[in-house]
Amino acid sequence: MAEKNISKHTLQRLPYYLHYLQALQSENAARISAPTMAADLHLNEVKVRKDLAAVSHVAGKPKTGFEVETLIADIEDFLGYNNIRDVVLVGAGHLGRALLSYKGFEAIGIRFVAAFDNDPQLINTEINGIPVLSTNELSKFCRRKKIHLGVITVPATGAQAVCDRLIEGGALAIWNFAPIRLTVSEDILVQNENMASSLAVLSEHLNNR
Amino acid sequence: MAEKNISKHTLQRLPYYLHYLQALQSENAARISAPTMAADLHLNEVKVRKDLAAVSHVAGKPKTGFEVETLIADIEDFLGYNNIRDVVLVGAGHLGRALLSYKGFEAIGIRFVAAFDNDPQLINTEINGIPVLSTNELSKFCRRKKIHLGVITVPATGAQAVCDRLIEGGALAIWNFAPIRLTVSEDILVQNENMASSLAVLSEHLNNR
DNA sequence: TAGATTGTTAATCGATTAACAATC
DNA sequence: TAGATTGTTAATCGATTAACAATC
Repeated sequence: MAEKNISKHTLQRLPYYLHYLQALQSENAARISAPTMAADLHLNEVKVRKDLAAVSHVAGKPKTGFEVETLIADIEDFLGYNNIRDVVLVGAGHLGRALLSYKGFEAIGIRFVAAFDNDPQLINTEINGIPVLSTNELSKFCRRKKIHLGVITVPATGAQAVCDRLIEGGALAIWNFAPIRLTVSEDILVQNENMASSLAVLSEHLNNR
Repeated sequence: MAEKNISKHTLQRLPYYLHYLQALQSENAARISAPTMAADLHLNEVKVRKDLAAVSHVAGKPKTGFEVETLIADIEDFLGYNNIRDVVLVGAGHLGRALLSYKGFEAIGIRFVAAFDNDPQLINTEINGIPVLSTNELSKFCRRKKIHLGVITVPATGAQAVCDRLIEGGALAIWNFAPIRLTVSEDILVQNENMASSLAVLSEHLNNR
């Protein structure tokens, strides 16, 4: 449990390892070596070994590598896929609704327990079985339900206010889809998800061809 | 035009700068200095200066900084927001439909000209005015319309096949929302967008509190 | 035993940040 | 002129990759 510090990059690779291992398992492979995994995923072999060492509670065996099943269990445990976390989403627009409707979140350990919006037309409706409440109730709701993670899918102009209310309600981490950098205190983690940022990398590549 | 190599991190920050500058402009600010910008965006001041130097075609003036309007124009130019790029999307599920319905893409220089899916129920319908075609026609369509960027929103199992068809059709860059690492040749850029990866960073933070 | 694979220490690489002279 | 800000060179930091002894 008391793992050492794990780099952000390693964390982001873990879901790809997991997916790969699950595919292996469905083909009934029992063991896997880091070099094979590295080749299949187009990653450096030492990188894979270090990543695995960081999350695996058993050492690999020279010559044969790691047990697939154990590795899967360790990664899922590490990522918290086994104890579902309750989260709220603020902003029931196109993107917000898409996230609420996405079936894959339970598999990665999160469940939306409520959505929040300002639009009176939406308040007290449901999206995919999830109740939409007034943003006025956001802090209170989070505090009462002990919500620690909030997803922000409102336009940029409203994002900071929403963020402040989430934190006021006890949130410790924010998943921010608004194209703006939020101001938060040291101990709060903001993970930004910005379409324009990703696209920037793609566009530059295309412009250089 | 023949800019020097720009780091991926710099590229990803550019949209945040742009958004910030546009907000400034709407408040009628004429000039801005790197230190002020850095403070407002919670970034290191040298980082901001280097980023601006990389995209600005005019040097900043000591004491007064940069002209807001010029900076906006330079960043928009650099990111290609002024000449719209035609793209296709494959996989008209929840996420795919959300992206097709999102109004903000034209502002960041891309336009969906067609979506592709295997579901006969969807083929030949429209989503937000965008025609949905059969995946069988993907390569042909891309080649005919000279599409260089494809967005993949199909499940993991189908993603590699879709990727291959896009490249066969002439795509040079792939925006991949499937939770799998795609195999492509050296000259193709894949930008991965993986919910589980982002969430991993958030979960680990929450587990350590 | 021989050899593939492990875990770890050392070298490299790229990005960030600190230090500082040049300039308006 | 004095001082804020610029652009750039050097130092630091963290992540990646190379090298290698240990092990089954």
